[in-house]
Amino acid sequence: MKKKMTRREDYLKLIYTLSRKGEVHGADLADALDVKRPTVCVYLKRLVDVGDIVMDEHHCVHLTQQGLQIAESTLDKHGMLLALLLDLGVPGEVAASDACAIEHNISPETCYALKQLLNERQVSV
Amino acid sequence: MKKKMTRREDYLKLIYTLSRKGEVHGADLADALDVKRPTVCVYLKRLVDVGDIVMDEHHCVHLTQQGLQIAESTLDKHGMLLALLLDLGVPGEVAASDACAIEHNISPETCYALKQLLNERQVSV
DNA sequence: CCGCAAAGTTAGCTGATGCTAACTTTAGAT
DNA sequence: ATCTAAAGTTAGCATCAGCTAACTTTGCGG
Repeated sequence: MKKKMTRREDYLKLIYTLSRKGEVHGADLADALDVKRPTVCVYLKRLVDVGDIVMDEHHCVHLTQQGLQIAESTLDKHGMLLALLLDLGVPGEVAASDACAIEHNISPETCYALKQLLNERQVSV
Repeated sequence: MKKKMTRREDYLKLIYTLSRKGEVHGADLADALDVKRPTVCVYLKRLVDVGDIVMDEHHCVHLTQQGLQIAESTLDKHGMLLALLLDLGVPGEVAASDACAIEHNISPETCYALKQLLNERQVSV
């Protein structure tokens, strides 16, 4: 009966990215994810509960080791998919959105196979 | 404010497939989708509402033109993805489940690009 | 014809993710 | 130091897709 948390990777990926540019607040996440502040607020509590993030005394969001690991692996998949789709000629905007849609649902096997493919194409082209 | 209906393509695809083998009843769908009969019953009503299916006097499910079109295009995407993943060396079970997960979320552009890729590989290998 | 099992349905619940309205808290400008 | 606007939070609601329990309907064997 584990919970779904389908947006988990989206939040963590975004927190990771925004962290590189400065402090991360709920309002930033709401903007970027195109949801309202209360939605973010509630979701962040769940991320704290599952141990993906911690909130500091100024309400800034920080990834834990666990959250960081998930964020990096998601970004890794995303980058691979994006590169592959772009290489196949899919337009940038569409490729980015498709990469996002696909990245949460692929098995390690498929991920590996696609990486192999990308490598082949990058040397061969 | 359009509704999500995230399982729509799954139902239609399955109804299409089962139709080739005989009459399609709710209980068959429940078995195949691994959900309970009440879940199917409620969902079928929505599919009737949106015009994807009709129910005959014996509770048999039939695709409308619209439902048929969606089912065929989903199966088409599924077949393409499955063939590609298998060709890339992803094990059968995993490839099938990944194809299912991906097929609902890819743009026509990506779909086209992947078809091209599959064609290339099928002649080249 | 009748009864019973299988199938269909209804009601009412859960959990995930979203919303708005209406707070409280915080931090920056004056 | 204060006041105000932005940010955070809480409460209450909606929708989707699932569940169980408890019906009703159906259709088939005898």
